[in-house]
Amino acid sequence: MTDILLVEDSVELNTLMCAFLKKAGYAIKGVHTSEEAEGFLQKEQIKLLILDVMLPGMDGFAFCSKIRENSSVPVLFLSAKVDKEDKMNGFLSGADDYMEKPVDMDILQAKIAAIMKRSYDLKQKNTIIHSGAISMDKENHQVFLNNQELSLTVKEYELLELLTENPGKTLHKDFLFQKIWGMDSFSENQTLTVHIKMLRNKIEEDPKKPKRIQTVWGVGYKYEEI
Amino acid sequence: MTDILLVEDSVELNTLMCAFLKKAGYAIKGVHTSEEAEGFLQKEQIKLLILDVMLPGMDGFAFCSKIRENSSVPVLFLSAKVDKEDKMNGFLSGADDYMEKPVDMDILQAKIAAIMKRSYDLKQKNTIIHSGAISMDKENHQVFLNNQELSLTVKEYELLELLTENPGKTLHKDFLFQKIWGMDSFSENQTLTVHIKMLRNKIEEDPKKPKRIQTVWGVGYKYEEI
DNA sequence: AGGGTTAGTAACAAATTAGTAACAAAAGTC
DNA sequence: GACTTTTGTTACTAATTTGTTACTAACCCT
Repeated sequence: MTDILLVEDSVELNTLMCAFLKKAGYAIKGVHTSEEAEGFLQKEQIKLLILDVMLPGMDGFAFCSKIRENSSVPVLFLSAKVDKEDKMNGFLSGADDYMEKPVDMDILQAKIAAIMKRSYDLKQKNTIIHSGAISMDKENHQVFLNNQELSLTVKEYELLELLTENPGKTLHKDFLFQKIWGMDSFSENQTLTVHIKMLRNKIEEDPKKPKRIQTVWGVGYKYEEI
Repeated sequence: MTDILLVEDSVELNTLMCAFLKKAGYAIKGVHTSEEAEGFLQKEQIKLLILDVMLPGMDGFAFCSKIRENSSVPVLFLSAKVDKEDKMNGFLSGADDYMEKPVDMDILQAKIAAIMKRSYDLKQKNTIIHSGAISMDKENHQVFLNNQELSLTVKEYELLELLTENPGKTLHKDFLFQKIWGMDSFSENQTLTVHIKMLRNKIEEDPKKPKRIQTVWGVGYKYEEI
């Protein structure tokens, strides 16, 4: 499940933009050529394509035109060239928006949000969590492990939600218990453990040696993005 | 029938743009203030609003925000100011795109075409839904299963419509209930279940083992395209 | 290494939630 | 207004989840 595919040949800029947009909550994949992008698109669906105009090999315009033959995915162009011909080319080859370099990250984020909004209508920003091989779509109450949907019970879902929202953080047993069951409840002790076990059975490759949900002795549990 | 409403206080520019866009085939109305525009919108529907940022009286941002309270009409901003703050304001008040002055008419036309395309082109298809073996023709209120017409009651139809419009998504019982019956209604509890059962009897090969309408325990139902 | 503590496991019981069928009420039709 | 169809209600049954327990395994410290 990938939201955005970025095609930008400058390694530095590519890394930078990926990092920024990942922080903004998007699942983003960065590649350096049109050819790479093409390969990726054959395997995975995306929601937005960000395309540099000047690329080695097939340039952005040509690639966009090609894409448009059998896809209506939104495209946002990036270009250092500012003359009018360029802008026209962008729109004519099927773009949805256009941005001049140097890229201002805040404006980029606003543009992405605008495109996502009008293309998909949903405000999917914080309703989808991507954490390693696991994705959670809160709006639709779906969970994916390696793009395969999982069926979780409500308690398992709540537990996983708390864990994936805080990857790498150790969450105290008391904290988890209080969040899911409420502060009362005498029993607590074992019931959390039991639910952790059931969750592990569903999301761990080898439930005997849990990698994603790790136990922190005497404290609680920690989720690792794998 | 008006396609575009242009709000621009400069009389010269207003006249010029209207002339150009009229020639390009759009039915356009030019006004000079937000107040005038507001009056116009109460009488007529439009497809696109082009809004100058700097206007006497209510400025473009404020007007756009106001419009957004009860309309989702696409908005394209024009502004002489080019600083970042301005751009952000435009997007945040609900804009669909943004152009800097001086306006290049060719680019403007391309942008308008792009907005029109993504705002209207796609949505018109939605009167017919194809989802797996089921097709729904909303216009004629017909439902087909494997090209064979089904006869559904109103409630069954509404239920199926919500489900097929969101294939793969889990829809909460509360959501379904609220959409079909309205938020009041005390009873709710079982009546949705009962209607689901009746729908299943009509669209499932084996109603005992539903494939299309799957129940998501503790949450609601999900439609799978089969 | 061994005692004490904490976590994991499996089997079971209880609670919750969904499905069913039969019937009553309401709405639509002639 | 009587008949038919749809819709809502209820009591009951079935299925699934959740909580509890007793037991085992792993860990930590001296």
